[in-house]
Amino acid sequence: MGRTSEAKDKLIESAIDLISNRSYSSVGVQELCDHAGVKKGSFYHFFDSKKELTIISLKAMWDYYRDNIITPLIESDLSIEDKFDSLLNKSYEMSVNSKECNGCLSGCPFGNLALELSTQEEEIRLVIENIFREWIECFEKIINKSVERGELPGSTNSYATAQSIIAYMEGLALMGKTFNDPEIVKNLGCVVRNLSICSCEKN
Amino acid sequence: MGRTSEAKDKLIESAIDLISNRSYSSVGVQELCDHAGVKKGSFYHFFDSKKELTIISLKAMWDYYRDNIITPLIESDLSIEDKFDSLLNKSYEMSVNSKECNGCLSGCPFGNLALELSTQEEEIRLVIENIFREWIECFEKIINKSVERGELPGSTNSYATAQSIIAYMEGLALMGKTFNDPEIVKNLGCVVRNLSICSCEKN
DNA sequence: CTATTATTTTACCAACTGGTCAACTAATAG
DNA sequence: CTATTAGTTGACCAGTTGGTAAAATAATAG
Repeated sequence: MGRTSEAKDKLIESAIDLISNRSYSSVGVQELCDHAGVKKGSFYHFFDSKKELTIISLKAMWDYYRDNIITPLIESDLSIEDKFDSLLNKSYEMSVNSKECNGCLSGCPFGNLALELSTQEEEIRLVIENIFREWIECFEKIINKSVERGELPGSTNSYATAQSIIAYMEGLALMGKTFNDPEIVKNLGCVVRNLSICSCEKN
Repeated sequence: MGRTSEAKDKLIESAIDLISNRSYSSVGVQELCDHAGVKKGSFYHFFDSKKELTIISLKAMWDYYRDNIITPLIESDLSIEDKFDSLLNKSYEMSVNSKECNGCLSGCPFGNLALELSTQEEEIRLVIENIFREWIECFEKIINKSVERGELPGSTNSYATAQSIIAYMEGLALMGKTFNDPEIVKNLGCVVRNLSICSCEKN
């Protein structure tokens, strides 16, 4: 049934590479194609639009992050502090790496596109909203497990706490990127402990 | 000495209006001019580039926010909780207003541009970095005052605490914008109290 | 009333934007 | 060997981008 191709995957990889490190509107279809070694006609053979490729890339990034970073942590037996420490440390490592490779912190690809496009591209906003929802649910599981274990009080509002922690992590990524300094991610990370320990109670 | 003009101020206002609610790259020089009722030639008579206008607009926004929202609070006699509550409430009100007027939350203009441009426009990144620095210093003053009053322990690391609170506020703005829901800003705001109470100690 | 200075206007530019299309080529199924 | 299907190619499009340059027009200082 016709010939096969790697163009689609290469374009997704290129989108992840380029858009994560810059922005949606600064990366053109042409550059995406050049980076992937593909002609523009092929681009539009596989994707309806730049927006569609971006949405597919966002989902691919989230799937990777969830399956390789978050899920293993949920299933581990670490204390809740150690779990979030591990997550924060991953953020720090990625910041250091980003600075080494590109000279600057690229930050969180979901947060980046959320702020760039939420007021203009409703479809993309919705995709990111759903990613954040799933992310919150993952953290909720971690927190609930911790409540069951007696590490956190039964009065803990696990959804709000999860949401707060993600908000704070996004804030950290933003500050790190703005100051172009991975150490901010590290130094301010310790505060997450307070968020999970004394944060939101049910009402 | 030649004639006078309102074009410059109108362009700055337009930039604040349009770029805050959308993004840097989605607002063109032409649209800026149309919105201000000014011809493109006039734009380049007053500004070297779109980037320069953006930087001037960012500084104007910060000056306004500092002088009208933050400074009065520093000088007030409210408790530290009430001060940050007041600030968070302002964020909430602005979110509600933004949603009513534009159908969506525009978020924090500094955070928005920081994430959109930090990896590409070093000059703009630096301007925003400096705004955040000043912002942190303002919060530091609030926290120091609170330490002097005995509300917070002497071991409080006021710089790191200030930085954490701003990071969290930026995270809130990001989540609110992504979910397009002002209530997130309200509901998650209470957590700031924990950041200022039990957060970073000196080391 | 004139010279000077500040502002406005118009027409223009090359480069680039996302996207289209029809012809072409390669692989596979029958 | 042929038909069919899948993927590739390059030329093309209208609209827009940030930015330029020179002529025209006000306003004011002397």
